[in-house]
Amino acid sequence: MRKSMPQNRMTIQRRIIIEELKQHNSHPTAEQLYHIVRESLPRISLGTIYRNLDFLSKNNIIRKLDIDKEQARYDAVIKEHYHVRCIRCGKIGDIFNLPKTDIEKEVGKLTDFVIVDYLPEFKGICPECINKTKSEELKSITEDKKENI
Amino acid sequence: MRKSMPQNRMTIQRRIIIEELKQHNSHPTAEQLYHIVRESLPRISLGTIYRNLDFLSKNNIIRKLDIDKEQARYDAVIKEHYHVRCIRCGKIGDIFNLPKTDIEKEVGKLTDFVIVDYLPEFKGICPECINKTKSEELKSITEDKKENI
DNA sequence: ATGTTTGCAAATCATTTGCATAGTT
DNA sequence: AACTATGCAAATGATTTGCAAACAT
Repeated sequence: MRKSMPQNRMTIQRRIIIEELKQHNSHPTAEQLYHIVRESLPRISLGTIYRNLDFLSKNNIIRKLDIDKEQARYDAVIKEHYHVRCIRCGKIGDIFNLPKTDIEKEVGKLTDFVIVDYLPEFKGICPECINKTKSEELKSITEDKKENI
Repeated sequence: MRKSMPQNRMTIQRRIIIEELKQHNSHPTAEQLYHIVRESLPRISLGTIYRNLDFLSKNNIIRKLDIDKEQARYDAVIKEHYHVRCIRCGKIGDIFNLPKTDIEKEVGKLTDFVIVDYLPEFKGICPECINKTKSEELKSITEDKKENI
């Protein structure tokens, strides 16, 4: 059963946070969203941003992304999709429609854990950073990973 | 070309940190390793632990794992493998010999990023926690993920 | 009226860093 | 001797929390 919209209070702060997050598909950090929201609500505090982002992700209204080790990022798109992080500038891109595989079943055979979730993440170079990169350099980057055992 | 053992100094601290990490395949945090190492080197500081773990992972002698959002974990096993994190107790298990796929190529078609790395992580329930769990409950857990759109 | 949420400031917690001293090569 | 690493303590930075006042239902 799907969780329903929570019975909790829709404050102006909460409403604007949701609206701005829907407007900004760039997977902003709490701090970035704080600056965005302050343009309409100059007195909002960072604590309120954090409390609401936490509340909203726990209620499946938004998604919290752990793709960046330093700062959490937030995404208003709930539909299943995955993310690429640019190794140059940190920008996060979306990956929709990843083909289904039986990887969880496969992994279940390789461990004594019961697998309940699969979280693929990708690293890459975004279009803007590709343009700044010399082509030979780019070639060596994509081959780097074969270096490890 | 493989990076060679760095030219830097092999202090007692660094040697013991490597030894203890090899001894403890449990993917310890810096803090846990600090307590372990303190049994042979009571005056070692946490800063030294961090500095060495950082140095060693940058030189490909150990691996730093980002699987736990709160604290980094470290692994002396360099050979390619992946990890499952127990959603109950946090324990981290290893997954060796994951079948190769062309997922990076597939993902490349779904985004305008150039993909350079694929980092699959898994969540699961470890054997000890499975034993503590009623079987109907376990069944519902493995079906939970189908709930989302 | 009642329980939630807010703004603010202080607290927390993992990790990093500055510095003088000690250790390695 | 020359340079790198250590111990210690203080700094950092993201996130969390306590509290009294403001707000939503």
